Amino acid sequence: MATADLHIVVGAKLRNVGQRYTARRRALVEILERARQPLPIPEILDAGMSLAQSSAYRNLAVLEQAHVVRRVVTGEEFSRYELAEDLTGHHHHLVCSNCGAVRDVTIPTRLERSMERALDEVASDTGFAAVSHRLDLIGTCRACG
Amino acid sequence: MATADLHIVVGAKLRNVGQRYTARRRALVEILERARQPLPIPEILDAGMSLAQSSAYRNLAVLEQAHVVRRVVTGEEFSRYELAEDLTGHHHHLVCSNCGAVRDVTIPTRLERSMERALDEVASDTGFAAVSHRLDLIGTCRACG
DNA sequence: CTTCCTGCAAAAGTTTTGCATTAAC
DNA sequence: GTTAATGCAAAACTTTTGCAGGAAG
Repeated sequence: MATADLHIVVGAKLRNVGQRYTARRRALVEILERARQPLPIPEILDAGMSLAQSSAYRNLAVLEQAHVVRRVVTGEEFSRYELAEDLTGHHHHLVCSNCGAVRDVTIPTRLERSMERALDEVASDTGFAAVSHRLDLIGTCRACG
Repeated sequence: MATADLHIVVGAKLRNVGQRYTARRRALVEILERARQPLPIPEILDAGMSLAQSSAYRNLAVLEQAHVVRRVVTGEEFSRYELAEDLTGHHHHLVCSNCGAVRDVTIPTRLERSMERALDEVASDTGFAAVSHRLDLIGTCRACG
C-alpha cells in the first residue's frame, strides 16, 4: 500500500472511533510502516520525532482501538507495536530467544488454510469462538546463532 | 505423569542446573500441575501455600531456567506460568480476548507435523534456526461469548 | 470557541533486589 | 558448618493518569 493511501485508510479508521488523525499520529504510523517489524517504545521514541513518552503510549492505545496498530507482547521488557494486519496483511513472527529481535514472515497459503480449519474445529469443540490466531517461531537469529 | 514421578523428574532437572528442590518449589510444581492451565502470580499465591511474592518470582525464574516451567505472556497485567512441555506434552492455548482466560488445547498430529515442516523451511530461508513454535487462538470463551 | 490532543510530572502496578534469618545438604 | 533459599521491605522499571497549555475542527 502506498503511504498516501495508508494515511487515507488510517484516517478513516480513526474517524470511525471518533478520533482525530493528528501530525503525531501520522508520524507514528509512518515510523511503524518503515520499520516493517514490531518496534518497542524506546525505538519509536528514538525514531526522530520528538514525542513525549506518555503521548506515545496514549496514541498507540488509540491507534490500537482503531485497529490501526497491534500490540505484540514478546516477554521482553517493552511491548512492541506494528501496523495492524488490516493494513499489512496476515503474517507471523520469528522471535530470537537470545536477543529478542522480531522479524515478519508469512507461511504458505495452503498451510494457513488448513491451520485455520483445524483451529476453528478445535475451538468450537471447547465452546470457544475463534477469531484469529497468533503463530510465532522461537529460535535464534543469524546474528546470535 | 503421576505426581510422584513428576517430582523425580523435576528434582533431576533442578540438580542439572545446580539448584535444590525445596518444599516451596515442590508446592509450586504441584499447584501448576493441578491447575492444568497457565496461572498468573496472584492465583499462585492464593493457592494455599504461604509464599512471599518475591519468593514466587524468584522460584519461578529458577524453575524456568531448569526447564520445569514456562512463562506465558498474554498481554494481561500479570504473566502466567505453566509446567514446561517436557512434562506436560506439546500443546497450544485458547486465549479469551475478553476475560483473559487461557485454556490448553492440542491440535491433530498431522497438522502439527506439516506446520513444523513448513516453519523449519520458512525459518531457514531467512537464516533463522527454529527451535519451537507458539500458536495461540484468540477469541471469546463460552462465558464471555 | 469548544473539544480534544500534548507534554510534563507524578502515580500506579508488576517485577526485581538487598539483607538478615532460616532451611538444605 | 557452609551454602543457598526465604521473607520482608524497598527499589527499579514499564505503563498509566492528572492537569495546565496548545492545536484541531
